[in-house]
Amino acid sequence: MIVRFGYVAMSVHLDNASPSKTMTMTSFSKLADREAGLRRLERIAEENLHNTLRLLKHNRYMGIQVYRMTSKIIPLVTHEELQDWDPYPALAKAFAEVGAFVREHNMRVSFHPDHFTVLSTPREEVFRNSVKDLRNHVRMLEAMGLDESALNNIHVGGSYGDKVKSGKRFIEQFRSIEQRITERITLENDDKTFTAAETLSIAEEVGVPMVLDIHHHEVNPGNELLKDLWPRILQTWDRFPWNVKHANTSHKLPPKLHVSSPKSVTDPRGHADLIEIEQLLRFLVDIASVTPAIDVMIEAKSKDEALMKLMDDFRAIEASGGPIRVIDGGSLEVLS
DNA sequence: ACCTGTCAAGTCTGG
DNA sequence: CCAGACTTGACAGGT
Repeated sequence: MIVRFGYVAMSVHLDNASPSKTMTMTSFSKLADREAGLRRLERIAEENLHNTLRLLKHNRYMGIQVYRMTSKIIPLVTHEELQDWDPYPALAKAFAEVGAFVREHNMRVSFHPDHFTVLSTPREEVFRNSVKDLRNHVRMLEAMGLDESALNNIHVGGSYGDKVKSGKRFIEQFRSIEQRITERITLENDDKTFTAAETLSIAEEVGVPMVLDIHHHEVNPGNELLKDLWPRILQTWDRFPWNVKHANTSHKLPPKLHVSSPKSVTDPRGHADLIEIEQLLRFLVDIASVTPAIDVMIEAKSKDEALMKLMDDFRAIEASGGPIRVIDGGSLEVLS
């Protein structure tokens, strides 16, 4: 099984490379010249795209092929008061440049819209805004020229006192959204409400791939065992008809795993600086024989530093005769 | 240079 | 019905 690792949004190794610089609505409103303000927002977005590209180049240098981009690339883009503003023409070149680099180096990039995107909501306005936010994420991926293997990962949402009813509402509302958006969605189990089994059933029902978060599963496990769910989770990725280049061979889009470690005993849901390797290693070894390839998103406070430390730990396991063969700075093979 | 409150957005709990 | 917690990087405004 080939495993590629990725991290989220920013690097602790690159200085002045924030891909999520912003401007608050409060300060935008204070500007006398609205048009000049919009140009300034576009400049910030351009800078964020430039830093995204810098991060991708850093990743390439490190051997890291998987990366989650920040949702905050274009400040205020979905804000109610700026709906007459279309920043995309001005950003076309910057977006295209990022996308070209991703394609050229066979990278896998994704977005994870914030927790304000909730498709299970009973509030019509919240649902509308959620679709608007998703549409913007799709538009960014399209502006990058990335095909439908570049995905937006979301959670099912709140339970509103009746989880079964909310799950049904998610499915119903999901089906009312245009295909251009839904074909780019993946669903992830969360740490409070929808367990892996519940998320999986909904993902199967609407036909989207499921992203498994093993830390969320640990703090919100439900009754199912992961090893029982895994074959079904794997199947949700079967619908991808296209191939992606992957470690010099061609595969379907590999399934995705999210990994983080509990911050502390008192805050088990919080994310620690680094990754404890034990649980992850056990899981990878468990699934290796039935899983040709998987991409693992590291969600640790120390970002790419946590990824590198984890690779060091894998090298130590390889050196002591464990079933690991490290390929480069961001990928390895689990022998089965 | 550093500190503190605030930010576009949602949900849940407790009062 | 409303305030605060949750959680996060970065702005904004202060010292």
